[in-house]
Amino acid sequence: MMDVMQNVNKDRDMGHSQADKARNRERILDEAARQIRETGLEALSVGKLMQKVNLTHGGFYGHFASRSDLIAQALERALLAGKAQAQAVRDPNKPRTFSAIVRSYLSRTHRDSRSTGCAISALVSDVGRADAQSREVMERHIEDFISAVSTALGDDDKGRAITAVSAMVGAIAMSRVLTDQKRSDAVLRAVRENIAAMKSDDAHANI
Amino acid sequence: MMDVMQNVNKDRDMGHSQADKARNRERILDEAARQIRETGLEALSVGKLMQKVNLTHGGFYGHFASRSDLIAQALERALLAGKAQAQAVRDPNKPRTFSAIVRSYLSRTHRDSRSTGCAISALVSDVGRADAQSREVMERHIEDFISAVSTALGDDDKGRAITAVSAMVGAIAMSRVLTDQKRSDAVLRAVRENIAAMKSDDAHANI
DNA sequence: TGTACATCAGTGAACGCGCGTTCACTGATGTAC
DNA sequence: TGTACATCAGTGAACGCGCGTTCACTGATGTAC
Repeated sequence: MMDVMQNVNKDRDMGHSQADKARNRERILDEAARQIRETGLEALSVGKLMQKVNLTHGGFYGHFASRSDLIAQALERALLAGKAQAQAVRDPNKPRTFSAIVRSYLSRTHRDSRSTGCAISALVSDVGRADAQSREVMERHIEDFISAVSTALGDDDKGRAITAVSAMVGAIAMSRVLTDQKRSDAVLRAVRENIAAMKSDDAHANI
Repeated sequence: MMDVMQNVNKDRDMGHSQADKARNRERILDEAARQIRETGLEALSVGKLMQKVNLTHGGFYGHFASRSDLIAQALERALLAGKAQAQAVRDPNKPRTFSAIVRSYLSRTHRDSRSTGCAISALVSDVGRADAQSREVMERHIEDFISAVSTALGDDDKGRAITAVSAMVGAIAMSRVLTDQKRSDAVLRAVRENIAAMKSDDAHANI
Protein backbone atom coordinates (compact mmCIF):
# COMPACT_ATOMS: atom_id res chain seq x y z
CA MET A 1 0.00 0.00 0.00
CA MET A 2 2.72 2.40 1.00
CA ASP A 3 4.79 1.21 -1.94
CA VAL A 4 1.99 1.92 -4.36
CA MET A 5 1.60 5.45 -3.01
CA GLN A 6 5.30 6.10 -3.33
CA ASN A 7 5.32 4.86 -6.89
CA VAL A 8 2.45 7.13 -7.77
CA ASN A 9 4.40 10.02 -6.34
CA LYS A 10 7.57 9.00 -8.12
CA ASP A 11 5.74 9.13 -11.43
CA ARG A 12 4.58 12.61 -10.69
CA ASP A 13 7.57 14.13 -8.91
CA MET A 14 10.17 12.77 -11.30
CA GLY A 15 12.83 13.44 -8.66
CA HIS A 16 14.36 16.71 -7.58
CA SER A 17 18.01 16.35 -8.59
CA GLN A 18 19.82 18.64 -10.99
CA ALA A 19 20.03 15.79 -13.49
CA ASP A 20 16.26 15.37 -13.20
CA LYS A 21 15.78 19.06 -13.85
CA ALA A 22 17.88 18.93 -17.00
CA ARG A 23 15.97 15.85 -18.14
CA ASN A 24 12.64 17.54 -17.47
CA ARG A 25 13.70 20.58 -19.45
CA GLU A 26 14.45 18.33 -22.40
CA ARG A 27 11.12 16.56 -22.07
CA ILE A 28 9.28 19.88 -21.98
CA LEU A 29 11.13 21.14 -25.05
CA ASP A 30 10.64 17.93 -27.01
CA GLU A 31 6.95 17.86 -26.24
CA ALA A 32 6.61 21.56 -27.13
CA ALA A 33 8.41 20.93 -30.42
CA ARG A 34 5.90 18.18 -31.18
CA GLN A 35 2.92 20.26 -30.19
CA ILE A 36 3.79 23.35 -32.23
CA ARG A 37 4.21 21.20 -35.32
CA GLU A 38 0.89 19.51 -34.60
CA THR A 39 -1.22 22.54 -33.67
CA GLY A 40 0.78 25.68 -34.49
CA LEU A 41 2.84 28.19 -32.54
CA GLU A 42 -0.09 30.02 -31.00
CA ALA A 43 -2.13 27.04 -29.84
CA LEU A 44 0.51 26.00 -27.31
CA SER A 45 -0.74 26.25 -23.72
CA VAL A 46 1.70 26.23 -20.81
CA GLY A 47 -0.70 24.36 -18.51
CA LYS A 48 -1.54 21.61 -20.99
CA LEU A 49 2.08 21.21 -22.01
CA MET A 50 3.23 20.69 -18.41
CA GLN A 51 0.37 18.26 -17.78
CA LYS A 52 1.51 16.26 -20.81
CA VAL A 53 4.97 15.76 -19.31
CA ASN A 54 3.50 14.95 -15.85
CA LEU A 55 4.50 18.17 -14.15
CA THR A 56 2.44 21.05 -12.74
CA HIS A 57 2.23 24.43 -14.46
CA GLY A 58 4.01 26.35 -11.68
CA GLY A 59 7.29 24.56 -12.30
CA PHE A 60 7.40 25.83 -15.87
CA TYR A 61 9.02 29.12 -14.85
CA GLY A 62 11.97 27.33 -13.30
CA HIS A 63 12.83 26.23 -16.85
CA PHE A 64 11.78 29.11 -19.10
CA ALA A 65 11.41 32.86 -18.70
CA SER A 66 8.02 32.98 -20.38
CA ARG A 67 5.72 31.24 -22.83
CA SER A 68 7.19 33.14 -25.76
CA ASP A 69 10.72 32.26 -24.65
CA LEU A 70 9.68 28.60 -24.71
CA ILE A 71 8.10 28.98 -28.15
CA ALA A 72 11.28 30.45 -29.61
CA GLN A 73 13.32 27.56 -28.25
CA ALA A 74 10.71 24.98 -29.23
CA LEU A 75 10.76 26.27 -32.81
CA GLU A 76 14.51 25.70 -33.03
CA ARG A 77 14.04 22.28 -31.46
CA ALA A 78 11.28 21.39 -33.92
CA LEU A 79 13.43 22.39 -36.88
CA LEU A 80 16.35 20.30 -35.60
CA ALA A 81 14.11 17.34 -34.76
CA GLY A 82 12.49 17.42 -38.19
CA LYS A 83 15.90 17.34 -39.83
CA ALA A 84 17.15 14.57 -37.53
CA GLN A 85 14.02 12.55 -38.24
CA ALA A 86 14.69 12.79 -41.97
CA GLN A 87 18.27 11.66 -41.54
CA ALA A 88 17.43 8.83 -39.14
CA VAL A 89 15.53 7.04 -41.88
CA ARG A 90 18.43 6.76 -44.31
CA ASP A 91 21.62 4.72 -44.30
CA PRO A 92 24.19 6.95 -42.55
CA ASN A 93 27.02 5.51 -44.64
CA LYS A 94 25.78 6.55 -48.03
CA PRO A 95 25.67 10.20 -49.04
CA ARG A 96 22.18 11.62 -49.45
CA THR A 97 21.35 11.70 -53.11
CA PHE A 98 18.93 14.23 -54.53
CA SER A 99 16.36 11.64 -55.42
CA ALA A 100 16.59 10.09 -51.95
CA ILE A 101 15.87 13.48 -50.39
CA VAL A 102 12.93 14.12 -52.69
CA ARG A 103 11.49 10.63 -52.25
CA SER A 104 11.52 10.74 -48.46
CA TYR A 105 10.41 14.36 -48.19
CA LEU A 106 7.46 13.86 -50.50
CA SER A 107 6.37 10.55 -48.99
CA ARG A 108 2.90 9.88 -47.62
CA THR A 109 4.59 8.96 -44.34
CA HIS A 110 6.04 12.43 -44.05
CA ARG A 111 2.74 14.06 -44.93
CA ASP A 112 0.98 11.98 -42.27
CA SER A 113 3.43 12.70 -39.44
CA ARG A 114 3.20 16.44 -39.02
CA SER A 115 4.25 16.38 -35.37
CA THR A 116 7.56 14.65 -36.09
CA GLY A 117 8.25 15.81 -39.66
CA CYS A 118 9.86 18.88 -41.16
CA ALA A 119 8.98 22.01 -39.20
CA ILE A 120 9.40 24.22 -42.25
CA SER A 121 6.41 22.78 -44.07
CA ALA A 122 4.46 22.43 -40.81
CA LEU A 123 4.94 26.08 -39.83
CA VAL A 124 5.87 28.23 -42.87
CA SER A 125 2.70 30.31 -42.88
CA ASP A 126 2.82 30.76 -39.11
CA VAL A 127 6.43 31.85 -38.98
CA GLY A 128 5.91 34.12 -41.98
CA ARG A 129 3.87 36.38 -39.71
CA ALA A 130 5.89 35.86 -36.52
CA ASP A 131 8.45 38.26 -35.03
CA ALA A 132 11.92 38.71 -36.51
CA GLN A 133 13.51 36.41 -33.94
CA SER A 134 11.37 33.42 -34.93
CA ARG A 135 11.75 34.21 -38.62
CA GLU A 136 15.53 34.21 -38.26
CA VAL A 137 15.47 30.84 -36.55
CA MET A 138 13.59 29.26 -39.45
CA GLU A 139 15.59 31.25 -41.99
CA ARG A 140 18.80 29.49 -40.97
CA HIS A 141 17.18 26.10 -41.44
CA ILE A 142 15.72 27.04 -44.82
CA GLU A 143 19.19 28.10 -45.96
CA ASP A 144 20.66 24.82 -44.67
CA PHE A 145 18.03 22.80 -46.47
CA ILE A 146 18.65 24.68 -49.71
CA SER A 147 22.40 24.17 -49.35
CA ALA A 148 22.00 20.43 -48.75
CA VAL A 149 19.79 20.09 -51.82
CA SER A 150 22.16 22.20 -53.90
CA THR A 151 25.08 19.97 -52.93
CA ALA A 152 23.08 16.86 -53.75
CA LEU A 153 22.32 18.37 -57.15
CA GLY A 154 25.97 19.19 -57.68
CA ASP A 155 25.14 22.78 -58.59
CA ASP A 156 27.24 25.89 -58.10
CA ASP A 157 24.22 28.12 -58.41
CA LYS A 158 21.43 27.66 -55.83
CA GLY A 159 18.56 28.46 -58.19
CA ARG A 160 17.50 24.90 -58.87
CA ALA A 161 17.80 23.92 -55.21
CA ILE A 162 15.63 26.88 -54.22
CA THR A 163 13.02 25.79 -56.73
CA ALA A 164 13.10 22.18 -55.55
CA VAL A 165 12.80 23.19 -51.89
CA SER A 166 9.93 25.58 -52.66
CA ALA A 167 8.08 22.84 -54.50
CA MET A 168 8.68 20.28 -51.74
CA VAL A 169 7.58 22.60 -48.94
CA GLY A 170 4.55 23.80 -50.89
CA ALA A 171 3.57 20.27 -51.86
CA ILE A 172 3.68 18.83 -48.33
CA ALA A 173 1.85 21.83 -46.89
CA MET A 174 -0.87 21.65 -49.55
CA SER A 175 -1.15 17.86 -49.37
CA ARG A 176 -2.12 18.29 -45.70
CA VAL A 177 -4.94 20.61 -46.66
CA LEU A 178 -6.50 18.24 -49.19
CA THR A 179 -9.19 16.04 -47.67
CA ASP A 180 -9.44 13.81 -50.72
CA GLN A 181 -6.65 11.29 -50.21
CA LYS A 182 -6.31 10.54 -53.90
CA ARG A 183 -5.76 14.19 -54.73
CA SER A 184 -3.37 14.55 -51.84
CA ASP A 185 -1.38 11.54 -53.00
CA ALA A 186 -1.46 12.90 -56.55
CA VAL A 187 0.18 16.16 -55.45
CA LEU A 188 3.03 14.30 -53.78
CA ARG A 189 3.48 12.02 -56.77
CA ALA A 190 3.38 14.79 -59.38
CA VAL A 191 5.97 16.93 -57.63
CA ARG A 192 8.15 13.90 -56.90
CA GLU A 193 8.20 12.89 -60.55
CA ASN A 194 8.61 16.36 -62.03
CA ILE A 195 11.36 17.27 -59.64
CA ALA A 196 13.24 14.00 -59.94
CA ALA A 197 13.88 14.98 -63.55
CA MET A 198 16.05 17.84 -62.33
CA LYS A 199 18.92 15.58 -61.47
CA SER A 200 18.68 12.92 -64.17
CA ASP A 201 19.53 15.30 -66.98
CA ASP A 202 22.98 16.48 -66.10
CA ALA A 203 22.94 19.17 -68.71
CA HIS A 204 21.30 22.09 -66.93
CA ALA A 205 18.28 22.03 -69.15
CA ASN A 206 14.92 23.38 -68.12
CA ILE A 207 14.62 22.77 -64.44
CA MET B 1 -23.68 71.85 -32.58
CA MET B 2 -26.60 69.49 -32.94
CA ASP B 3 -25.43 68.68 -36.45
CA VAL B 4 -21.97 67.74 -35.25
CA MET B 5 -23.40 65.39 -32.64
CA GLN B 6 -25.59 63.73 -35.21
CA ASN B 7 -22.70 63.20 -37.54
CA VAL B 8 -20.64 61.62 -34.80
CA ASN B 9 -23.51 59.26 -34.15
CA LYS B 10 -23.93 58.54 -37.83
CA ASP B 11 -20.31 57.37 -38.02
CA ARG B 12 -20.85 54.97 -35.18
CA ASP B 13 -24.39 53.78 -35.73
CA MET B 14 -24.09 53.30 -39.47
CA GLY B 15 -27.88 53.32 -39.70
CA HIS B 16 -30.35 50.62 -38.79
CA SER B 17 -31.92 49.71 -42.10
CA GLN B 18 -31.83 46.26 -43.66
CA ALA B 19 -29.54 47.58 -46.38
CA ASP B 20 -27.22 48.89 -43.69
CA LYS B 21 -27.19 45.50 -42.05
CA ALA B 22 -26.24 43.76 -45.27
CA ARG B 23 -23.52 46.35 -45.86
CA ASN B 24 -22.18 45.88 -42.35
CA ARG B 25 -22.07 42.13 -42.78
CA GLU B 26 -19.95 42.62 -45.89
CA ARG B 27 -17.64 45.02 -44.07
CA ILE B 28 -17.19 42.57 -41.21
CA LEU B 29 -16.45 39.71 -43.61
CA ASP B 30 -14.02 41.74 -45.71
CA GLU B 31 -12.14 42.92 -42.65
CA ALA B 32 -12.06 39.38 -41.23
CA ALA B 33 -10.73 38.08 -44.54
CA ARG B 34 -7.95 40.66 -44.35
CA GLN B 35 -7.15 39.92 -40.73
CA ILE B 36 -6.91 36.15 -41.06
CA ARG B 37 -4.47 36.54 -43.95
CA GLU B 38 -2.47 39.04 -41.91
CA THR B 39 -2.41 37.26 -38.54
CA GLY B 40 -3.79 33.74 -39.02
CA LEU B 41 -7.08 32.00 -38.38
CA GLU B 42 -6.68 31.70 -34.64
CA ALA B 43 -5.56 35.25 -33.87
CA LEU B 44 -8.89 36.72 -34.92
CA SER B 45 -10.74 38.36 -32.02
CA VAL B 46 -14.44 39.17 -32.29
CA GLY B 47 -14.14 42.32 -30.18
CA LYS B 48 -11.22 43.79 -32.08
CA LEU B 49 -12.76 42.92 -35.42
CA MET B 50 -16.01 44.74 -34.59
CA GLN B 51 -14.10 47.73 -33.27
CA LYS B 52 -12.21 47.89 -36.56
CA VAL B 53 -15.45 48.25 -38.52
CA ASN B 54 -16.86 50.79 -36.01
CA LEU B 55 -19.42 48.53 -34.41
CA THR B 56 -19.71 47.09 -30.90
CA HIS B 57 -19.02 43.44 -30.14
CA GLY B 58 -22.61 42.63 -29.12
CA GLY B 59 -23.91 43.19 -32.62
CA PHE B 60 -21.68 40.49 -34.00
CA TYR B 61 -24.16 37.73 -33.18
CA GLY B 62 -26.81 39.36 -35.30
CA HIS B 63 -24.58 38.55 -38.28
CA PHE B 64 -22.87 35.28 -37.42
CA ALA B 65 -23.72 32.28 -35.27
CA SER B 66 -20.31 32.13 -33.64
CA ARG B 67 -16.67 33.05 -34.03
CA SER B 68 -15.90 29.78 -35.79
CA ASP B 69 -18.83 30.28 -38.16
CA LEU B 70 -17.32 33.67 -39.07
CA ILE B 71 -13.88 32.15 -39.55
CA ALA B 72 -15.20 29.54 -41.97
CA GLN B 73 -16.92 32.23 -44.02
CA ALA B 74 -13.95 34.58 -43.79
CA LEU B 75 -11.67 31.87 -45.14
CA GLU B 76 -13.84 31.47 -48.22
CA ARG B 77 -13.95 35.25 -48.57
CA ALA B 78 -10.17 35.51 -48.26
CA LEU B 79 -9.63 32.88 -50.92
CA LEU B 80 -12.02 34.64 -53.30
CA ALA B 81 -10.55 38.07 -52.56
CA GLY B 82 -7.00 36.82 -53.14
CA LYS B 83 -8.03 35.44 -56.50
CA ALA B 84 -9.93 38.61 -57.43
CA GLN B 85 -6.94 40.72 -56.43
CA ALA B 86 -4.72 38.71 -58.77
CA GLN B 87 -7.12 39.13 -61.65
CA ALA B 88 -7.71 42.84 -61.03
CA VAL B 89 -4.09 43.58 -61.90
CA ARG B 90 -4.16 42.12 -65.37
CA ASP B 91 -5.80 43.23 -68.57
CA PRO B 92 -9.23 41.52 -68.57
CA ASN B 93 -9.27 41.28 -72.35
CA LYS B 94 -6.21 39.12 -72.77
CA PRO B 95 -6.18 35.51 -71.61
CA ARG B 96 -3.89 34.83 -68.65
CA THR B 97 -0.72 33.30 -69.94
CA PHE B 98 1.34 30.96 -67.81
CA SER B 99 4.23 33.38 -67.54
CA ALA B 100 1.88 36.22 -66.58
CA ILE B 101 0.49 34.11 -63.74
CA VAL B 102 3.95 33.16 -62.51
CA ARG B 103 5.31 36.70 -62.78
CA SER B 104 2.52 38.28 -60.78
CA TYR B 105 2.27 35.48 -58.21
CA LEU B 106 5.98 35.51 -57.51
CA SER B 107 6.31 39.30 -57.39
CA ARG B 108 7.71 41.23 -54.46
CA THR B 109 4.43 43.13 -54.38
CA HIS B 110 2.52 39.92 -53.74
CA ARG B 111 4.99 38.81 -51.08
CA ASP B 112 4.62 42.18 -49.34
CA SER B 113 0.83 42.28 -49.31
CA ARG B 114 -0.12 39.27 -47.26
CA SER B 115 -3.44 40.72 -46.13
CA THR B 116 -4.72 41.21 -49.69
CA GLY B 117 -2.82 38.47 -51.53
CA CYS B 118 -3.42 34.79 -52.14
CA ALA B 119 -4.95 33.12 -49.07
CA ILE B 120 -3.48 29.75 -49.99
CA SER B 121 0.11 30.82 -49.42
CA ALA B 122 -0.92 32.99 -46.44
CA LEU B 123 -2.72 30.15 -44.66
CA VAL B 124 -1.57 26.73 -45.97
CA SER B 125 0.06 25.58 -42.76
CA ASP B 126 -2.84 26.84 -40.67
CA VAL B 127 -5.54 25.19 -42.74
CA GLY B 128 -3.49 22.00 -42.92
CA ARG B 129 -4.27 21.45 -39.24
CA ALA B 130 -7.80 22.90 -39.27
CA ASP B 131 -11.07 20.93 -39.28
CA ALA B 132 -12.36 19.14 -42.37
CA GLN B 133 -14.78 21.95 -43.20
CA SER B 134 -12.03 24.57 -43.51
CA ARG B 135 -9.77 22.17 -45.37
CA GLU B 136 -12.51 21.51 -47.92
CA VAL B 137 -12.98 25.24 -48.47
CA MET B 138 -9.33 25.72 -49.33
CA GLU B 139 -9.21 22.44 -51.22
CA ARG B 140 -11.69 23.74 -53.81
CA HIS B 141 -9.56 26.82 -54.39
CA ILE B 142 -6.35 24.81 -54.68
CA GLU B 143 -8.01 22.65 -57.32
CA ASP B 144 -9.20 25.76 -59.17
CA PHE B 145 -5.75 27.29 -59.11
CA ILE B 146 -4.20 24.07 -60.43
CA SER B 147 -6.80 23.89 -63.19
CA ALA B 148 -6.18 27.49 -64.24
CA VAL B 149 -2.43 26.89 -64.41
CA SER B 150 -2.91 23.63 -66.26
CA THR B 151 -5.06 25.38 -68.86
CA ALA B 152 -2.49 28.16 -69.23
CA LEU B 153 0.15 25.49 -69.78
CA GLY B 154 -2.03 23.76 -72.35
CA ASP B 155 -1.56 20.40 -70.64
CA ASP B 156 -3.95 17.47 -70.54
CA ASP B 157 -2.23 16.03 -67.51
CA LYS B 158 -2.18 18.15 -64.33
CA GLY B 159 1.23 17.03 -63.12
CA ARG B 160 3.17 20.06 -64.27
CA ALA B 161 0.51 22.49 -63.03
CA ILE B 162 0.59 20.80 -59.62
CA THR B 163 4.35 21.18 -59.51
CA ALA B 164 4.21 24.84 -60.55
CA VAL B 165 1.53 25.63 -57.98
CA SER B 166 3.46 23.82 -55.23
CA ALA B 167 6.58 25.78 -56.07
CA MET B 168 4.73 29.11 -56.20
CA VAL B 169 2.91 28.57 -52.90
CA GLY B 170 6.06 27.29 -51.20
CA ALA B 171 8.16 30.16 -52.56
CA ILE B 172 5.82 32.94 -51.43
CA ALA B 173 5.33 31.36 -48.00
CA MET B 174 9.09 30.92 -47.51
CA SER B 175 9.94 34.36 -48.89
CA ARG B 176 7.81 35.81 -46.10
CA VAL B 177 9.87 33.97 -43.51
CA LEU B 178 13.23 35.24 -44.75
CA THR B 179 14.35 38.40 -42.96
CA ASP B 180 17.20 39.02 -45.37
CA GLN B 181 15.54 40.88 -48.24
CA LYS B 182 18.14 39.80 -50.75
CA ARG B 183 17.62 36.15 -49.97
CA SER B 184 13.88 36.61 -50.03
CA ASP B 185 14.07 38.28 -53.44
CA ALA B 186 16.41 35.55 -54.64
CA VAL B 187 13.86 32.86 -53.79
CA LEU B 188 11.17 34.61 -55.82
CA ARG B 189 13.55 35.18 -58.73
CA ALA B 190 14.90 31.63 -58.79
CA VAL B 191 11.49 29.99 -58.80
CA ARG B 192 10.19 32.49 -61.35
CA GLU B 193 13.03 31.73 -63.75
CA ASN B 194 13.09 27.98 -63.27
CA ILE B 195 9.34 27.66 -63.61
CA ALA B 196 9.05 29.98 -66.60
CA ALA B 197 11.07 27.41 -68.51
CA MET B 198 8.17 24.98 -68.17
CA LYS B 199 6.15 26.72 -70.81
CA SER B 200 8.83 27.84 -73.26
CA ASP B 201 9.77 24.31 -74.25
CA ASP B 202 6.64 22.97 -75.79
CA ALA B 203 7.96 19.48 -75.96
CA HIS B 204 7.08 18.03 -72.57
CA ALA B 205 10.68 17.66 -71.56
CA ASN B 206 11.83 17.71 -67.96
CA ILE B 207 9.40 19.92 -66.13
C1' DT C 1 -49.97 60.94 -47.52
C1' DG C 2 -49.90 60.58 -42.43
C1' DT C 3 -50.06 58.27 -38.00
C1' DA C 4 -49.37 54.22 -34.57
C1' DC C 5 -47.16 50.34 -33.69
C1' DA C 6 -44.19 46.24 -34.29
C1' DT C 7 -39.82 44.96 -35.63
C1' DC C 8 -35.15 44.58 -35.31
C1' DA C 9 -29.99 46.45 -35.87
C1' DG C 10 -26.91 47.88 -32.91
C1' DT C 11 -25.40 49.01 -27.78
C1' DG C 12 -22.80 48.04 -23.72
C1' DA C 13 -22.89 45.80 -19.11
C1' DA C 14 -22.34 41.34 -17.40
C1' DC C 15 -21.19 36.34 -17.40
C1' DG C 16 -18.05 32.28 -16.98
C1' DC C 17 -13.80 30.48 -18.60
C1' DG C 18 -9.08 29.46 -19.62
C1' DC C 19 -5.02 31.63 -19.92
C1' DG C 20 -0.01 33.19 -18.40
C1' DT C 21 2.20 34.30 -14.44
C1' DT C 22 3.36 34.71 -9.30
C1' DC C 23 4.37 32.98 -4.88
C1' DA C 24 4.42 30.72 -0.28
C1' DC C 25 5.23 26.26 0.57
C1' DT C 26 7.21 21.17 0.75
C1' DG C 27 10.44 17.90 0.79
C1' DA C 28 14.29 15.76 -1.75
C1' DT C 29 19.08 16.81 -2.93
C1' DG C 30 23.63 18.31 -2.28
C1' DT C 31 27.21 20.02 0.76
C1' DA C 32 30.01 21.40 4.79
C1' DC C 33 31.89 19.49 8.76
C1' DT D 1 30.94 7.47 6.68
C1' DG D 2 27.32 10.14 9.17
C1' DT D 3 24.80 14.25 10.54
C1' DA D 4 22.82 19.22 10.06
C1' DC D 5 21.67 22.59 7.20
C1' DA D 6 21.10 25.31 2.91
C1' DT D 7 19.49 24.95 -1.57
C1' DC D 8 16.28 24.48 -4.95
C1' DA D 9 12.92 21.53 -8.20
C1' DG D 10 8.45 20.99 -8.22
C1' DT D 11 3.50 21.98 -6.14
C1' DG D 12 -0.93 24.10 -6.32
C1' DA D 13 -3.74 28.12 -4.84
C1' DA D 14 -4.40 32.66 -6.31
C1' DC D 15 -4.09 36.75 -9.37
C1' DG D 16 -5.57 39.80 -13.25
C1' DC D 17 -6.79 39.74 -17.98
C1' DG D 18 -8.93 39.17 -22.40
C1' DC D 19 -11.84 36.31 -24.54
C1' DG D 20 -16.54 34.54 -26.65
C1' DT D 21 -21.09 34.86 -25.70
C1' DT D 22 -25.69 36.55 -23.67
C1' DC D 23 -29.18 39.80 -22.87
C1' DA D 24 -32.08 43.79 -21.49
C1' DC D 25 -32.31 47.88 -23.63
C1' DT D 26 -32.70 51.94 -27.25
C1' DG D 27 -34.17 54.11 -31.01
C1' DA D 28 -34.40 54.01 -36.09
C1' DT D 29 -36.88 51.53 -39.70
C1' DG D 30 -40.64 49.47 -41.96
C1' DT D 31 -45.52 48.44 -42.20
C1' DA D 32 -50.58 48.34 -41.50
C1' DC D 33 -54.32 51.27 -41.64
